[in-house]
Amino acid sequence: MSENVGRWLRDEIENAILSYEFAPGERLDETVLANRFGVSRTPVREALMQLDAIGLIEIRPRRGAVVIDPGPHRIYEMFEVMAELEGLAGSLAARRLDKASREAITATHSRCEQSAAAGDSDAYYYDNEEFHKAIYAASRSDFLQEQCVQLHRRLRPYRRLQLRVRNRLSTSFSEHCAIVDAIFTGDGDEARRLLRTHVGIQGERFSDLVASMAAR
Amino acid sequence: MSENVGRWLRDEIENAILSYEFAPGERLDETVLANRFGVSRTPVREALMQLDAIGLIEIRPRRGAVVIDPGPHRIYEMFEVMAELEGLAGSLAARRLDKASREAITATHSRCEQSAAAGDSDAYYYDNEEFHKAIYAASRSDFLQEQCVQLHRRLRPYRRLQLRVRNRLSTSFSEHCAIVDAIFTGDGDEARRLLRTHVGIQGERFSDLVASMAAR
DNA sequence: AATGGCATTCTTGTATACACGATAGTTGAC
DNA sequence: GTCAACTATCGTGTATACAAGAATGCCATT
Repeated sequence: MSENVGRWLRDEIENAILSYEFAPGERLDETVLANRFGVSRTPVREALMQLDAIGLIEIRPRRGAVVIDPGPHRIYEMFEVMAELEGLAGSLAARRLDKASREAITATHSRCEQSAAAGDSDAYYYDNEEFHKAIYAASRSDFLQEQCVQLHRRLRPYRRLQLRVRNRLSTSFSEHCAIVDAIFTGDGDEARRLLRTHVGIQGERFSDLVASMAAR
Repeated sequence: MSENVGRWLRDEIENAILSYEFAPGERLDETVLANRFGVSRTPVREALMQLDAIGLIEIRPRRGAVVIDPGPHRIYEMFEVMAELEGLAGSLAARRLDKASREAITATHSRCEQSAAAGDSDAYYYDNEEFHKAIYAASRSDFLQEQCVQLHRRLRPYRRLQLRVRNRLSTSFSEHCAIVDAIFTGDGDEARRLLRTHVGIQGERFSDLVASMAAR
C-alpha cells in the first residue's frame, strides 16, 4: 500500500482498468468504489481526478466518471506515437550507449531469447517489457523515458493481445536482434527505423489487433 | 469559469505556473490557494492532484506540493520529444492533407507572415502557435494532436523566450515556408525533417535558451 | 396508449471538521 | 557553546455532512 490512500487507489483502479476488470465505457460510481476499498469518497475522487488527467477515464461534470473506450483506431494512433518515441529512444541510445546500458540491454535481450525459445508467451511478454525499458533508459533522456513508460503502460493490454498471434514470438525476437545490433554498432538511423516498424502496427498486425479485441 | 470549481482552479493554477507567477520550486500551500481563490481546500486539492498527474507539480506525501523546476537539460529533452512528435504530425499531414486542413494551414501561415513582416514578436508568438496547431490537426491523428497540444502548452513559456532572440522571427518564418511547401507537395519525409530541426533546439539555440532563462 | 411535466431520489460537488505526521523552535544537558 | 531531544504548531490526509444538479419514475392530460 502506497504512502497515502489516494495514490494507492489510483494505482489500484488503473490496474483494474488496464486488466479490463473495469470495462471500457463502464461507469465508475464513487460511493461503490469507496465501499469496495473500504475508504471514504474523498480519496476515491482524488484518484479519479488523476486518472482523468492521465486520460484513462473521463469525468463529465455532475455526471460521473466512465472508463474511456479507445476503439481500434485510436489505439492504432497510440501505437503510431509509441513507435515514433521508441524510434527516438533507439536512435539516442545508439549515439549515447555506455557500458551500463549496454549490459542492461544485453541482459534483457538474452532473457527474451530464452522465453522465445521456450515458447513461453507470458514470460516473453514480461521480458519484452524489460527489454524495451532498457532501451528507454539507454536514451539517457529522462523525459523521453517517462513518456515512453507511461504510454507503454497504457498500451500494455493491447500489446498482450498481439503476442498471442501465431509466430509473433519468434518474429518479435528476431526484430530485437536487429535492433540490438543497430544500437550496439551506433547506427542511430537504423535503430530508429527498426524500432518504428517493430512497435508500429501496420497492415495485417492492425487487423490482428482488431480481431483479438473483438474476440473479448 | 469552467463547469466546476476544481477544473477552473486547475486551469487557473496551470496558467499561473506557465506564466511564472508561481515560480519553479515554489511551495503551493493548499490553504493559501483556497483563500486566494475564495474556495475550500477540497477543489484546490483536486486541482493539485491533476497538475501532479500532468507533471507540472510534484506532491510529496505529507509534505505538500511544489512547482517542478525542469532545468535547462530537461527542457532540452522536452523540445527533443516535441520535435519528434511534430515531425510525425508533419509527415502524416503531408500524406493525408485535405482541403480544410490545407486552408487552415494557409490561413495561419499568412498570419505568421504578416506578424513577421511587422516585426511584432507577440503577435507572431500567437500566430505561430496557431500554425503549429493547424499542422497537428492536419495529421488527422486525434491522439497525436492531443499529445502535441499538451506538450506545446508546457513548453509555451520557453518558446516565448526563444522568440526574443534577434532575427528569430524571420528565420522562423522562412522555415515555416519550407515546411508548408513540403506538406503541400506531399513530401512527408521532408516535412518531418524540416519540422524536427524547426522545433528542436540544437546547438546555439540551446545556449540562447539557457541564457534567457538565466536572465529571469 | 403515449407523451410531457413534476416530484423524488440518487450522485456528484464543495465545505468543514478532525486526525496524524512533519517541521521548526526551544530548552536542557554535555 | 553546540547538539540533541521534546514539544508545540502548522499543514496535509481522510471522513463526513450538506448542497445542488441530473436521472428516473409516476401521474395526469391529451
